[in-house]
Amino acid sequence: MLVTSFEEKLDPRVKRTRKLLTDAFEELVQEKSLHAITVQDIAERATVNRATFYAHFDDKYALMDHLVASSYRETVKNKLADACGFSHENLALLIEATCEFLSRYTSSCHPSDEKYRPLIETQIQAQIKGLLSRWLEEHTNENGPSNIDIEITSTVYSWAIFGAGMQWAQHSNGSTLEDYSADVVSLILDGAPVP
Amino acid sequence: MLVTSFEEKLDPRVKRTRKLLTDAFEELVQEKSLHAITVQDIAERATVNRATFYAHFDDKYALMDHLVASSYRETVKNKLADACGFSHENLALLIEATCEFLSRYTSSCHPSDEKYRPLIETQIQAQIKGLLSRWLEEHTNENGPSNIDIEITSTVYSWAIFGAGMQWAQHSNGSTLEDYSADVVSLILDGAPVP
DNA sequence: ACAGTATAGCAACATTTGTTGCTTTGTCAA
DNA sequence: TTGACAAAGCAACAAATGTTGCTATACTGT
Repeated sequence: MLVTSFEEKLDPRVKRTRKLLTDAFEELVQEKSLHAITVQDIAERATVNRATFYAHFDDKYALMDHLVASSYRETVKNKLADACGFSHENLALLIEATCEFLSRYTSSCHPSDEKYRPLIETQIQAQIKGLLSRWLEEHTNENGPSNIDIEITSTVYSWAIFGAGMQWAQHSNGSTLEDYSADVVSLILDGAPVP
Repeated sequence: MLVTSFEEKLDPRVKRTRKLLTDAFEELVQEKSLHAITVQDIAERATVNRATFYAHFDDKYALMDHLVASSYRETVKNKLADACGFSHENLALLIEATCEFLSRYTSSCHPSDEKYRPLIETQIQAQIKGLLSRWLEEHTNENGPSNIDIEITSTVYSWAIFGAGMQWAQHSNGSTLEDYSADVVSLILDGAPVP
C-alpha cells in the first residue's frame, strides 16, 4: 500500500510488479484521461492480476501520486543540485523548478481530470515544505533561532511557492519565468508591495 | 451538475431535491466517514432516485465540496462582516476565520478521509483569492497601481493563508489563535524573518 | 386553465470496484 | 539444496457506479 520511497532492497518480484504497473500506467496516461483509465485497464496492460494492483496501490490516484511525487523530486534534485540554504537565489531556483514542473504536468493533463488534480498535486507542497524546513534549520544553526517558528515559516512559504507554481502553470503571463520567480521571491521575502 | 451559487429563482422541484440530498448527506457525514458513504446511501436516505443524484452532482465529493464551500463563505461573511480592504487587521481576521473553519472541518473529519481532503479543501483557496483580489483592486484604486501584479499577489497570499489555516488545523501549537494569525500576517506582509 | 417544458421516478444495463480464500510460484537464507 | 515464507495468480463475490430510455408528475407562462 505504502510504496517505500527509498529504494530499499526489495523483493525482485515486487520490483518487477511495480515496474510493470507504472510502465503500463504511463502508457495509458498518454492515451487517455486519468478519469477514463480504470484499474482494470492498468492491470490488463501490465499483465498483472487486478488483485495484485490493490496490494500495491489504493487506487489509480495513489499510483499517479507516486509517479508525480518522484518526478517532482527528480526535477528539484536536478535544478537545485547541491543547493542548500535559505537564500534569494535558492528560493528563485525552487520556484522556477516548481513552475516548470507544474506547467509540464498541467499541459499533459486532460481537461476532464481538472477535478482530481488537487489529489495529486498537494503532496508537492509537502515536498517543498520539507526542503524549506531543512534550509531553515541550517540557517538557524548559523544565526541563532529566528523569532518566528520554522514550522510556520516553512508551511506558509511552501504553500505560497506551490500556489505561485499553480498560477504560472495555469495562466503563464507574458513575462519570463525568471522575472516571475523574482517577483514571487520578493513578494515572499520582502513582504507586501503595499503594506 | 454545476450547482448555481447564487440563489436564483430555481424550479421548486430542484430546490426540494437538493435540500433532500444535502440534508441526507449531512446526516450521513455525522454517522460515518465520507469514504464509507456511497451515492446509494445518500439517495436512499434522501428518498431521491439515485439517477436524480447524478443529475445534480458528479459524485459525493462534489456534494461535499458544495457544502464546504457555502459553509466557508458563511463563516467568512460572519467574521468579516463589512470588512473590506487590504489591511493588517482584515488579513488577521481572514486568517482567523480560515483557521477556525479548517480546524472545525478537520476535527469533524474521519481519519480515513485524509486522502481525499485536498479535493474538498482547495476551493477554499479560490475563495480567499477572490476576496484578496477585491481588496487589492480597491486598494489600488486609492493608491495607484502597485508594482507587482494583483493577480500574483492575491494568488500567492491566498495560498499562504490557506496553508496557514491547514497548519493550524492540523497542529495547533500552544499559542492562541490571535498570536498565530499575527505571526502569519507579519510573515506575509513584513517578509522573511531572516532575509 | 391549459399546453409545453423541465424534472423526478423507475428499471435495467454493462462495468468497475474492492475483497476473499485458495493455489502456485519465486526468493532467500540456513 | 531445500524448506519456510512472501508475493502473484486465479476465480468468484456482493456491491457500487454511471448511464439510458421511458413514464409520470410538477411547474411556468400565456
